[in-house]
Amino acid sequence: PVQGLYFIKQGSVKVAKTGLHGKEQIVRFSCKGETIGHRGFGTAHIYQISAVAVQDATLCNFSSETMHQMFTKVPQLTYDLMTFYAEELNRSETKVKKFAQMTVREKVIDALLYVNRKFGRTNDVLNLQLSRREISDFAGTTEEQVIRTLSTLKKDRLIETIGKRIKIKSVELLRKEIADHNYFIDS
Amino acid sequence: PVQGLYFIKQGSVKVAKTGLHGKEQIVRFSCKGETIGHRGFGTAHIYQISAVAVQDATLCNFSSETMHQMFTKVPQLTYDLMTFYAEELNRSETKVKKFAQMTVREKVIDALLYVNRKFGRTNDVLNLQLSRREISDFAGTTEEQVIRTLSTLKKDRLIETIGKRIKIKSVELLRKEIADHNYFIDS
DNA sequence: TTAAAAACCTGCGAAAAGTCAGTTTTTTAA
DNA sequence: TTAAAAAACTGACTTTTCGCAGGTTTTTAA
Repeated sequence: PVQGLYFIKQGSVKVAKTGLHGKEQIVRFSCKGETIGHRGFGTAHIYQISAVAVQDATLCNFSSETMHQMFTKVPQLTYDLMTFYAEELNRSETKVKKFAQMTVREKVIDALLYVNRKFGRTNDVLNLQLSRREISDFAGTTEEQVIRTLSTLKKDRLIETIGKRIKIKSVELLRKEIADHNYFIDS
Repeated sequence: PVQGLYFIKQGSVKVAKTGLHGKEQIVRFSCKGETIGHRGFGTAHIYQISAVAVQDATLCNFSSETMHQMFTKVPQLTYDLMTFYAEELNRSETKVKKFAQMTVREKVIDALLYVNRKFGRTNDVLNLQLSRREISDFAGTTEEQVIRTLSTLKKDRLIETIGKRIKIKSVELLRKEIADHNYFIDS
């Protein structure tokens, strides 16, 4: 059930919908300064989603009551949250299109670029280390496919892997492969 | 570019993201009483989406300026729109999960049930007639697969087709096939 | 009414993605 | 330090989905 809103003070989490056979779909990652647990505002119903830290995290909880008080006192907050949802919605609908039309390779590349945008990298190594399983849960494919795709991306000299760490050799070349899918950048 | 908000006074439209090779992804259908064209509120940027009537429609346009005036005068409007987006977002993220995990058959069934929920049926015939192509654009597959799936659904005595019209013989049996995917109903 | 266009359907082969079983490597914790 | 567990990897095989080519039916508009 909706338990108000969580503000991420420190760290980051993966937000996922649990599906069939324990297979989960990661719908996004949320970082420091962002909020989670707010999808069901206004409607008191239960909804199916979970969040797990991927980097040690500290969160602040605001109950639904507190939020409602703040909405009446600070109208700007309501507006900002509205625009935030509108943008998230656009992003999510873009993802629906991608899942329907992209190949596994494209989806994995898209996932890597997402992590790069969201978490950045140091010395070209992605700052967030995900397991192959987590990448597959996010990209919408299987663990084995992710492993194979990363392997061919290595052969194509687009990335390098040092254990779990992924080094991106050329963001531009990766982007080029999926260019048609977000000509208008709203991913 | 964002052109304010459109209110659907009469009729209904399909909202789609155009992708590669002219292949479009229908992200939802909007009916009388609902709004479209509002995904990019607050951010002035261009975004990629289009809407086409599927039933003769009349729309009212409210410019961004008008909307902003209304937001300050009627705070409740902002709140209602916020909750609307939050729910749409939940729906969209559920759809992402479905696209990642469902088979073609399940996706087609899910599409039929969506149309049933949204447009209803008379004498068990769906009130909205879509082309096979449109069903595929919504379900996230190809026209041929939709045709084949409808054909097997006919054999399984779950539906009947009279030309373009689709008659659903048992909503319950169809629901049962995709039950695991929305045990918590948020589709 | 009728020709043209659009939509619908079918079979077949190809490609992509997924599954399974087993091995190797890395990480974890006693 | 080292045994156990987890994660990463690989190859062979199966299944699903796709795409093409060609046909039929239905719809549209002159």
